[in-house]
Amino acid sequence: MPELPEVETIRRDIEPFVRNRAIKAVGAIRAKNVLKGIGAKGLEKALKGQRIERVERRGKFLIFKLASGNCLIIHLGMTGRILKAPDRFVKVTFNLSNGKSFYFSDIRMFGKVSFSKTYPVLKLGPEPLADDFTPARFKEMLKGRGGNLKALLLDQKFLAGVGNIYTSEALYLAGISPKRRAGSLKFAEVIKLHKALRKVLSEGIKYRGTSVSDYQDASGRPGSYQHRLKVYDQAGRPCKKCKAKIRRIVIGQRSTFFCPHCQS
DNA sequence: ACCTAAACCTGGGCGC
DNA sequence: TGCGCCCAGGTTTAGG
Repeated sequence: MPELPEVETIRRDIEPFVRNRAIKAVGAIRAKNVLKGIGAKGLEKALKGQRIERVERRGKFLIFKLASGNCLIIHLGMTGRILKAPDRFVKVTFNLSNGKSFYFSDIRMFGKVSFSKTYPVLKLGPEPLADDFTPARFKEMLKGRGGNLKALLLDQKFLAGVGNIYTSEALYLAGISPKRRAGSLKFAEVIKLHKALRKVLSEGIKYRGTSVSDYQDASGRPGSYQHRLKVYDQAGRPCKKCKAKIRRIVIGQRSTFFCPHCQS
């Protein structure tokens, strides 16, 4: 479910709720698949009494930085949520020193909760919205890559945080076919794609994420970017620019949407 | 490097 | 109502 804009929305929601609160207790319900490298008891022991200093995001990861330097790391997988009030899919409960709690909820249990004594070293590509992700750098990254462009954009080691919705949207905005070889882009196309990626991700954040099925913010509310999608989940609908039918194909086992007329 | 398929899971929607 | 199938914002692993 959640890509960079959804995770960032959640980060912004939850940080003021947890900042400078200590974790008083941790509860787990059928959370075995979700707790990575640590049991429920171990997690509670590791976190108990620790004050949350800030919440950061790196790619699709949330990093709860504790005053001790330890970190609570959460990846939301496909259906993970961070909530200020529980729903029926809660897997881990975090009780705070002010009497409030926040919750990790996950229907499909592809999400992961883990603990690290130090700030985690995540094997991720650049942050697409950071200043150091420049068109020149993007060009270098793409150079010599013979594989499929869309599949590469989804590779978190290549670029962090971009997922299946925003990839299709960015390629549409840039007028580039998802079927292209990554290394075949002309510099003008690299610039267009760079700009498009930043635009769709920024707008995704602005509209608080895309809720096509399970995504909710920390208050349990949907985002609104689903109303602004141009191609994702729009198969058969007319292209906004040329009226051609939006097509769905599969690339790397993932649904891919594009306009066969506007994208080449 | 690059590609494919399968696996990890649950739930919702749809056709019959 | 119910069953069976297909689909899903992600990632990893195995094998070619």
